[in-house]
Amino acid sequence: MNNKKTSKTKSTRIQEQNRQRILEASLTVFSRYGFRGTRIDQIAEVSGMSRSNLLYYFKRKEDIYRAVLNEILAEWLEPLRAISADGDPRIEIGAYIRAKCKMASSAPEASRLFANEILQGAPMINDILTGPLKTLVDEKAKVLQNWMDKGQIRRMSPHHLIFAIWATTQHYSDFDHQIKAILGKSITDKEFGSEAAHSVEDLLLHGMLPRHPAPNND
Amino acid sequence: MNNKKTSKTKSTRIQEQNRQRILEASLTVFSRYGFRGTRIDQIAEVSGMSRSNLLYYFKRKEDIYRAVLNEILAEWLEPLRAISADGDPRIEIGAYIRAKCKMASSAPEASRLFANEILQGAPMINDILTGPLKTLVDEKAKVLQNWMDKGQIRRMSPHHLIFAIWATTQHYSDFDHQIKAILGKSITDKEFGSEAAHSVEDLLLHGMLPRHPAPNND
DNA sequence: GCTCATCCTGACCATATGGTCAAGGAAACG
DNA sequence: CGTTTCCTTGACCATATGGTCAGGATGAGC
Repeated sequence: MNNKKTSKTKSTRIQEQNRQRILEASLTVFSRYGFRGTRIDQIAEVSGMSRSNLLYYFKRKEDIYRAVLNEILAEWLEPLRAISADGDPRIEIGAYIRAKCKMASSAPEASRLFANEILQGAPMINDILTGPLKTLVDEKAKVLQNWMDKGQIRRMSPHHLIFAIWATTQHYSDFDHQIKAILGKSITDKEFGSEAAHSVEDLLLHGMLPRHPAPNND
Repeated sequence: MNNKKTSKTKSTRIQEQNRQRILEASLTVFSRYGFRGTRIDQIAEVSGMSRSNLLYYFKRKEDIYRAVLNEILAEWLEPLRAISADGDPRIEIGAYIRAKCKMASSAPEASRLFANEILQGAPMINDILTGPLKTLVDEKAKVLQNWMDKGQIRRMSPHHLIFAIWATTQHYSDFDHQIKAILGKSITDKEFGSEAAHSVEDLLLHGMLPRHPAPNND
């Protein structure tokens, strides 16, 4: 009675496992073809599951899409959130860049899914972009601004600086195919991953640090 | 008899005009939803043309896609091609960045179409990526390398430098929607366009120029 | 081994979608 | 005006696709 469907607390092992399998397959397919370009059959095939069974776990294609999107959104923003106003900008921003590069390397599909969603006009997550994301970005922009005011990093538009970091790091996952065509190396390749990370960090940090070392101690 | 269909030399005004109308509409739709996510009906609607008529001009969806893709590819690479080994790196690279920003601002859909194609694994243009594009990029990488050897710009991976330029500039068109959500401004907005261009150029040039002005004359 | 809830399947359906075709209309051209 | 070519359309078709459903299989608790 009371355990009929009070809530989804009782998830069978099978349920847990199959949902996960579906979400993983979905990430692969959605990240490549976007929401509209993805066919349920593909997800079923990749997840090694009959389509009927897949639809037993997620009633609608959109449900799968939202589930996988939500799953990655939180962790996607975590590194930015971690930037501390009290830290040294070199350290903080360096760590942020490295974290983003690592994500691009270890979870390129998540990045691509996000890119696809934005390209399509962010129909599912527009409220998140204009809400929590904007809030977070504005907040961190203030942190950057503060560092600029103190002369610790060069004066520039903090928002554009954040965009530049996003752009350069995510480029390696989103355009992995292009880079593979040109260099024959993929961001998922461990060595190339750290090479890219180093390169991006070097270029951006050098670009944002003052020519004359910041007039503070350290 | 002999003019039956010797070649497509004789394109009627109507033909010319309608093909153009279709290509424009296609760019809009394909850039948003990618090849698979795009429905012919959408293109027909956007181009204000019946679907049957549209299919009179392009027999297959893929034909439209390839046509519009080819149309943008050449001009997309032109700015990179224009980088001259004989020029001053500051001038050359600065001009390149500005050109890319201008394209992001004036033709964001082209950029997004390209992004979509890459995301989907570049099924239609892989040969171009591994062929002409790779050749061009490698060539320009050598130019950059040369500037580095002469101490005119900092020593770093030339390929990664090119990627960084691509990433930062195209980010404004590809992620226009996200930026709009955060800043309320679009790259298509004239003022914001030049603001972004200035910001990118400043950050990247500063990042790649040596701290101590190049030890050459000029 | 029995029972019940969960899990899985194949058949089925409505609609969407890419694409064809024959025939009516509009231009071009004499 | 007549005719020939080009342009446009709506009807039509095969298949793809998202989604439903009843019933069988399987596993968990007894």
